[in-house]
Amino acid sequence: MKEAKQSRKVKYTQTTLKDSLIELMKEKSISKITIKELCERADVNRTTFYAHYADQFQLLKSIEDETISWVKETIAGFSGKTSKADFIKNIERVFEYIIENRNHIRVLMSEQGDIGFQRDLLAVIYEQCGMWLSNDVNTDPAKSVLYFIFLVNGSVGLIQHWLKTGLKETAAEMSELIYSMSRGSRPD
Amino acid sequence: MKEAKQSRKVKYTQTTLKDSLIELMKEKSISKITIKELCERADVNRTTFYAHYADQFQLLKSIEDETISWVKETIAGFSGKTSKADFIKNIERVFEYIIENRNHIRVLMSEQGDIGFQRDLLAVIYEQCGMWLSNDVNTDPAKSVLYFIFLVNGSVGLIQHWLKTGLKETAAEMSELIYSMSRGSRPD
DNA sequence: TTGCCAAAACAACACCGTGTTATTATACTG
DNA sequence: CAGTATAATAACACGGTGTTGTTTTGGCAA
Repeated sequence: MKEAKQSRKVKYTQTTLKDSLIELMKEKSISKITIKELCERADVNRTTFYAHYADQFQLLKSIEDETISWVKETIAGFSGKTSKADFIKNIERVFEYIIENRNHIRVLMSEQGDIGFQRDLLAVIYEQCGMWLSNDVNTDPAKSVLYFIFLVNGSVGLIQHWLKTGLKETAAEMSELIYSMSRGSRPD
Repeated sequence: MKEAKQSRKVKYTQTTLKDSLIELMKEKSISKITIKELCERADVNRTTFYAHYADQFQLLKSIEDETISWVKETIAGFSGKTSKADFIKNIERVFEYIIENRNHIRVLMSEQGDIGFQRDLLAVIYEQCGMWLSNDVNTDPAKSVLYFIFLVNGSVGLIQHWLKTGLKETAAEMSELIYSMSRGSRPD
């Protein structure tokens, strides 16, 4: 009841700026988006933009942070079991979220998006789903880190390809696919 | 003897611009590099830059193209056998090239680099090394494509991590590592 | 309803990088 | 050494940037 006050105008401004940035990122890379055209698209005064953000990258960062938080909350209730069925089910649910009404995630995960964010997002998901590290205590820990990097980056590439080719596979198929590849590349 | 004439000045200009771009890319992303600072660094007039390239991206593209050609030539004589020993030997040689005096490849493959180029480069290497597609004729071709995407993106991530953490592993270790991960994620 | 006040809009500003043109100077080639 | 291609120089309009001072608007609370 303190920081929430006077929020209607502010919230609308920030939301419309975020929406406009996502729309523009469908057309061009963020570096080529100007503050001027972003504000015209959002019908927000340029001065108002600078009152909230330093540049378009900071605006994107705020969208990314919100998304990470949202995904964390969403999958927090998921089972952490490492059985095949559990893992596939969990990943499938994440993919379903990506498919449906969350329009902006498709942009964030696309090739126009920020690879740093994409890695972080996948890492969060896989950690929660119990993909982190091998179960084999004999495995070299350093090698487990490398395995995880391989898995995360491979997954990002797969998801980008999936989005780019029009979501031809179902969420279940994608989940199964990543499971088989991730199990295959495990060092244990 | 036709297009090579009058080349001394031209070659120097282009080379110094390329070198300067690589240097600047160690400090910031290419989108934030201005033509002005690039030319100041290279001690080349800005007008001269525009006589050769439209923008910094085109200059980078020319470096990337040269690098792809160079790698293709370099690995052309490598064995295309798919035995473990052959594959590891070939990849190891590529990694050795990356390590040694080819300063600019480290930048091109870094997180500052162009992910499109990085994927292309890895794809070229893996195709030449016989990593393309599964040997199992029963494997779904579509799945083989996805496997390849996973492998290429995973490898890019690994190499970036390797470069970022100061090349602690040897070329042989990296080669062995990628081999084990790639075999593991194969769908056959 | 009304008044207050935070936030948005508006206008104006100097600044800087861009891309282009016309001209002059320089260095390579034959 | 002469001719010519290439680089340097200077100047230009243009457009986006980030900031400031002022005015208007919209939402909250008395």
